[in-house]
Amino acid sequence: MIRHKRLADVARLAGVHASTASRALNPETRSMIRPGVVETVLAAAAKLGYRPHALAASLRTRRSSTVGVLIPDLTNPLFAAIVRGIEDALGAAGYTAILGNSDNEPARARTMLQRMRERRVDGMILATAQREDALIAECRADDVPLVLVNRTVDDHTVSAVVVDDAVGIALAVEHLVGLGHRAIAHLAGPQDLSTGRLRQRSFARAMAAAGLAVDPKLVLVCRAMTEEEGRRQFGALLERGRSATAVLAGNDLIAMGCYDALGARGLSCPAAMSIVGYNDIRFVDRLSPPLTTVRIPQYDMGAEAARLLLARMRDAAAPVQTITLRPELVVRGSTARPGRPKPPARPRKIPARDP
Amino acid sequence: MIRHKRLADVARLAGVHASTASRALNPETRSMIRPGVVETVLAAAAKLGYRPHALAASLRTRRSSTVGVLIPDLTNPLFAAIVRGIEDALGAAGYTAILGNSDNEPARARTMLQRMRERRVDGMILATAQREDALIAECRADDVPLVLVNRTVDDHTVSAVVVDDAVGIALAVEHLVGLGHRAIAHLAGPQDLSTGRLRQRSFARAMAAAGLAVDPKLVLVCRAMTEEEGRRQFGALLERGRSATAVLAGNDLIAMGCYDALGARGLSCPAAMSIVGYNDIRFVDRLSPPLTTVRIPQYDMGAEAARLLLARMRDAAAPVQTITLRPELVVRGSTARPGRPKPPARPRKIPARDP
DNA sequence: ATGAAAGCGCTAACAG
DNA sequence: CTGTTAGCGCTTTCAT
Repeated sequence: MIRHKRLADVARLAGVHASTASRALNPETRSMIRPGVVETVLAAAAKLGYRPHALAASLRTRRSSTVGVLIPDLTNPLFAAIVRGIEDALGAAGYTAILGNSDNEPARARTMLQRMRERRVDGMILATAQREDALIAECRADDVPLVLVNRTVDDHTVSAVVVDDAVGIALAVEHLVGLGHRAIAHLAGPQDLSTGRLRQRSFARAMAAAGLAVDPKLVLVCRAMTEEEGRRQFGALLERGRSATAVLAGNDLIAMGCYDALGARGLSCPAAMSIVGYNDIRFVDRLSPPLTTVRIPQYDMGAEAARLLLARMRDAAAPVQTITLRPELVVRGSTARPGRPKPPARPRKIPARDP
Repeated sequence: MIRHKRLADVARLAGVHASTASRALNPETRSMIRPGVVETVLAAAAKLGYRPHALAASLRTRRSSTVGVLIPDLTNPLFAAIVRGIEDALGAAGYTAILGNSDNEPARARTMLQRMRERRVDGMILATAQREDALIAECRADDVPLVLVNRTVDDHTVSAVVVDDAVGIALAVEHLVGLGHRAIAHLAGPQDLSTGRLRQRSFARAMAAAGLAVDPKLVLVCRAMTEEEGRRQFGALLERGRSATAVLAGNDLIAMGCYDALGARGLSCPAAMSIVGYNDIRFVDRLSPPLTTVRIPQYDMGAEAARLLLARMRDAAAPVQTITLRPELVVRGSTARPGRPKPPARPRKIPARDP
């Protein structure tokens, strides 16, 4: 590794003291240096290709311009999109993200948080929140600037960017009811996650609002938001005798599992069963049939979370704030009237993901 | 943010000097401290919840235990998978990754590299390599430990982990030829990328090996490895009159664009046209029809790249090395005999992605 | 407006 | 084996 230039090198070339060079280089303090000297220093820095040593600066200023981002799994397109939003917004403000995949294992999450704190991150963004989360409690106790994204905690004591799942689920249920469905199943996500829980409660409310009874046998709780769990639970439901005509899945991956369970039994969607997902992750518009789902602003959620954190890091007194973004329903081919399936017109326009 | 404990605090509590505490805490130097003292120090550290200040340590040791990772775009499942491989392997060795999305813009890539170097990354992993890459030339000149992944450079002067595209493309062509295709189109990726270029050349070779002529009109070069470009180019090819019975796409996203172009013209795959992709990114097994594609070990490529870099960072004299991983063909529903389409059996097992 | 000097928290060279 | 000392490269008082 090549020998890096130091501030002292720039100062020497410019014929000034290191502290003067420092002030000239830093836009915040530049005003206290005579314009001519600033020019000289800038020229010297440019000539030497000087790059400040961020670690040394951080040690001195006690600010690393770095934030830790904890997510369950980067290969889940939902989190990939959220992370891009975070990184873009953070990057625009001169901050750098350090990523960690928890794989939904609290122990892993704790290890990664530990490591991030050793790197002295200025704040944290967590997409891993459980409704009651020991790790988050610790962060709060330690006064780490913190923002949650997508999922939140029960006691709303920490800033978060979430989606209005009550609205999202209501849109989905109304759509199904509008098509004529009355026996609607729900494959809920884990109940220790705010999303899993809130979507399930919203499902119950939306059904009630439509004047429909929720058959408890038609509400199954998945142990994870995965295709595998969707396949397993929906398979079990189908084995018990098909009494629903539609299913609202806790998220898109669970919905894909429903596709599988249906296919494995020679049933087809939407003829035998309508399926609605949640999130509108990339590529679900290309499933067979294209998935009707609730679209959430994934990238924007990440970007908003970053902005919220930036505000909090600048001002330690910034208030706790929950930003709730609106979802929208995207109707595609996986939903149809019950019993009387509409045959999919073959050469048909695939609805675009982005309008 | 809570006041962090320093090494001096631990030392005081343990009744030793800070440097002794340092040595006791560091496994590398622990042997030079009397076992009893080590115990005392460890206990003191545990009691105080001491966490070392990684930045201060880095400043002193001139090693940040951090590596920069530059990719085109995290929301492309190929790179998400590669990054997970990188982060897992790096994390296991106590290293942390700093991520940057270039969006295929050299200027952005340069900015992010700059920022990473200011953070004094110990090395870089690039998934953004162009065949001739100014940024990489700079890194080499500055002696930054460097490993490329997926794509490589023309002059093989830098370590890389890639896939044997000659084999991958040959498998794909042989598969199509075996089905009876003779007029095979190729939607090549950008020719300034090693993957785009090598796959195109391998296509020509494989066709020749099969005794088939490549019709130059059936080879189109996409300006990017995207659905949009695939749609555009394949659309143009179809407009010119359909003379091919199969198309080999430069990657899976381009293949998806082919699906779109076909669908928009009321044609269906594989009846009207067989399509083969490349990479086997997540979810292509769920397309309609499921995509026949060349599977590459995405996660492992990332992990291998990380290991290569770790070796190089430990030993500056480690040799330049190219690791070439073997791809395999995954036959699904998007390929069939030409002219005589096999009707897809409806309730059929969807081939799993992971065997 | 600029220079001198101190120090962020740690580790490594040098003593003893 | 352990303590002393110095210094990584920067920013920020404090002087002038």
